[in-house]
Amino acid sequence: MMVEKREDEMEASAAAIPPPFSSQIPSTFPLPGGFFDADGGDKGSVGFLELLGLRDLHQSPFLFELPRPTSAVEPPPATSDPPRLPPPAESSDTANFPATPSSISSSSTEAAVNAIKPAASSITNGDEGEHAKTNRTNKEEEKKKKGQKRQREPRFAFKTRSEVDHLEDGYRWRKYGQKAVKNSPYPRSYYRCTSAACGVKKRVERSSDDPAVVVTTYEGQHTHPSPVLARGAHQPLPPPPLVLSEPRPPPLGFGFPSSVRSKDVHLPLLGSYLPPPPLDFRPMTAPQPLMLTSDPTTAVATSGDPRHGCNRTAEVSIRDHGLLQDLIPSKIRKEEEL
DNA sequence: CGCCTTTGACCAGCGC
DNA sequence: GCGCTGGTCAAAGGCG
Repeated sequence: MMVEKREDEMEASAAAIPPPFSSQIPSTFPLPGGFFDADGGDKGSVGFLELLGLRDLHQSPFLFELPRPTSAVEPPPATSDPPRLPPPAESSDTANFPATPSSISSSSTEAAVNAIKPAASSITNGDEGEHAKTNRTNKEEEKKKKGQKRQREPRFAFKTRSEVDHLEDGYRWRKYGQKAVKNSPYPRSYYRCTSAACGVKKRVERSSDDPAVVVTTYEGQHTHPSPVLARGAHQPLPPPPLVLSEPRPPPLGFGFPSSVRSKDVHLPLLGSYLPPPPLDFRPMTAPQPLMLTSDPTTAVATSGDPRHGCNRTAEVSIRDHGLLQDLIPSKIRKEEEL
């Protein structure tokens, strides 16, 4: 319910564009009422990875440092959006957020800090093996201890246009549940990172509005390297984008284990707010992150209405810039192209 | 055999 | 307090 509401909100905000994370998030992702019109018609062979911009990422790293067009491009809808932004407990966290899209997730920073701890503690308690068995008990205890409603990990919704529900992102996931959701003919699937110590979860559901759109919501932060990476299965990467040389790793990597960040040239910056780097080059059905927005607790990368996309241009765009294309508001891109 | 998905049941949070 | 809904558990079964 609440979640639904929230997601409605976030989708709404996605549609309304100006992301709710007004003040503290310098809107590295301005989304000035524009769609990432990388949506194309004929991109069935475009991999998630590619879409996420593995290509030519280095060409425009600066794009991630888009000058906070915050005020200029996207007036914060502060009035319409409840001030749900967590009080910057992020003095450090947010500060750590480089002027990159990772800022987007900074809105969830507080939640991250607070929420991840319990999970981690339960793990570090040592009874990892029994964890599953005593899970409920532990949960109850934790709740009792907390004396408050359970805290959710920061979430990051990611809309992609894809025929497949479960997008490869370089990590291994185990499905642990599926639920029919209200107001949607499509079930929601729940996945958990298979890594024992990693509590990252993700939900995958199809948009009821547009069945072609898959909404993937990541929750939590990977505490381990991508299994794919670890295996060194793929080293297909272009020279690390300039940004990578930044000594300062994204603090709150959604899906990015800190240990991997430096290696993850793939999505150096995206990694901090996007799903883990899709390292598996399995041909996807053209998942397309098209638009970003966010909620205090949920940053959202959504795909815009396909009708807004310019198919041909999109194809070219993907070729030219990769994911950046998707992440950078078309408006800005146009300016660049001019 | 290990890992994964499926699926029904259970639980907690929230609104009324 | 009750009912609804989302989220999770865990047994069972499938697959490589």
